[in-house]
Amino acid sequence: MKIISASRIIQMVNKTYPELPAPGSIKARILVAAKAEFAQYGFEGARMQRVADRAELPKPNIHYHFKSKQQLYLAVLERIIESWNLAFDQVSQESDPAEALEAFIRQKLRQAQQDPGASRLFANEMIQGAPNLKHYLNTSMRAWVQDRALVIKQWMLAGTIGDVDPERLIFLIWSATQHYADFQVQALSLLNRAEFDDPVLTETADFLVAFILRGCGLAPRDRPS
Amino acid sequence: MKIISASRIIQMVNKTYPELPAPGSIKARILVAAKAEFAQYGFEGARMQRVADRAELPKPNIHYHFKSKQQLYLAVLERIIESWNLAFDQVSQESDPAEALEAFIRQKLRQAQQDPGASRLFANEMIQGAPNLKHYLNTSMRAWVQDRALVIKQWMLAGTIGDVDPERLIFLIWSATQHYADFQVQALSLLNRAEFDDPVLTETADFLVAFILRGCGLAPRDRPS
DNA sequence: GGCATTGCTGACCATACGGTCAAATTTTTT
DNA sequence: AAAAAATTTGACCGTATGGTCAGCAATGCC
Repeated sequence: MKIISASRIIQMVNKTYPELPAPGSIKARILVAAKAEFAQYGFEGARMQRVADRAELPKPNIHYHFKSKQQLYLAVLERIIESWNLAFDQVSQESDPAEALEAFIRQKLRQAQQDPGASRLFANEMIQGAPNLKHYLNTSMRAWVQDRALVIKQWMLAGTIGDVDPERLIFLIWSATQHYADFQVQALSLLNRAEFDDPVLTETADFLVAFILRGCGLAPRDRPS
Repeated sequence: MKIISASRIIQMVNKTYPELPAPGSIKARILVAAKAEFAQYGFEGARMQRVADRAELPKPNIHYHFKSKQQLYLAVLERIIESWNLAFDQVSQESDPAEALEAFIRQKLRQAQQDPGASRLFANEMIQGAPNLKHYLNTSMRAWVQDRALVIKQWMLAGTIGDVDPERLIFLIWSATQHYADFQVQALSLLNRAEFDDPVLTETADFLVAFILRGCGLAPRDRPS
């Protein structure tokens, strides 16, 4: 019998798939520009004129596709939430903890490198007290975390992982990885690196995987060929 | 012979002590209000009128004490930087690694609880690309990190700590602790707690200390009486 | 072609923004 | 007590903000 996890069900029920505009379309260009603008300045600090400039469009064109700043912001936010924790979604009791955690860490870090704007926008929303995501936090996201925490607890009971607070382990992985998106200037400056390129990504991922697995009482896993 | 660390010297040379206004004075009230406003909305999103409202003062009064929004922002920022990493400042080769790291983690977390605004304001500045702190990052902060990293490397050579990238260890401690200030709504919601009170602080600190010490290859230290 | 629907944009609007200033008030100095 | 200095504030200014709208251009469809 196929077991559908609580988080899967909630996802299926809740998700009102925002239809993706064709990449390269005007709408897509606006969303890209808006993500960058909102990520850098937050909702209040963002300027519709700057969004227009980034998208190289006249300002009223933005308002033709999105009727207000608020609606544009929500459209961007919605698309970010979807892909947030993908690599930890399908993990179950039967998964290998070390493998699952490693995949999760590496995916989050790759996201931080490839789309730091998404992480920064989310960070801005949280810093402001999540005015647009309070409901999401208290419903689907909480369910997701409790569901994932349950899997980790099952690992603990099975003895395949050490004794750690599952929720706080998830927070630590989030913060440690998103740090390289949100605080990129700081990290690069202090590491004396020019950009967040693949070498930096690999070094960081290797460090985080080794460190966090050790923190979970797991020896860095051998890679069988 | 008393050894003065490089970071101490840099501190002594660099610090142009911003004279603290008497607590309760108008200037202090404005700074408190401004910190909250800038922390929540970032520089561009902050409104001078809201700063005035928070401080319960007419707006021109703000401009009498700080001639521009920019100068007010810098005044707030300056005061935050000072107390940033206090608990790890005095650590040396001779310090006990577990003790030093634990103290550092607990101090950062206490700061996150008692003054989340400071952390959020700093986060906003970094997310925006550190327009006002680029120089600081590339000089005194980099020197501080390299200096602290050196101590950690000496611990590694002495075998009193496992093999970890020192800079990235510092980043992980920063991010894992500041997370509870910057993402407070999220953490509280997902932990199903109403506020960041002392029980939450203690549980979190205990988790982080145990986890990070294990990550460093250190058994959770015994507390000799 | 004809014509309707969709997409685009220059010009504009009311309001809110950071900042100023002169006059009034309080505090300090002599 | 008088003069000087520092502080406070209501009224105001030029500009930038989010948003609108009438009209123009492109596209789709018969």
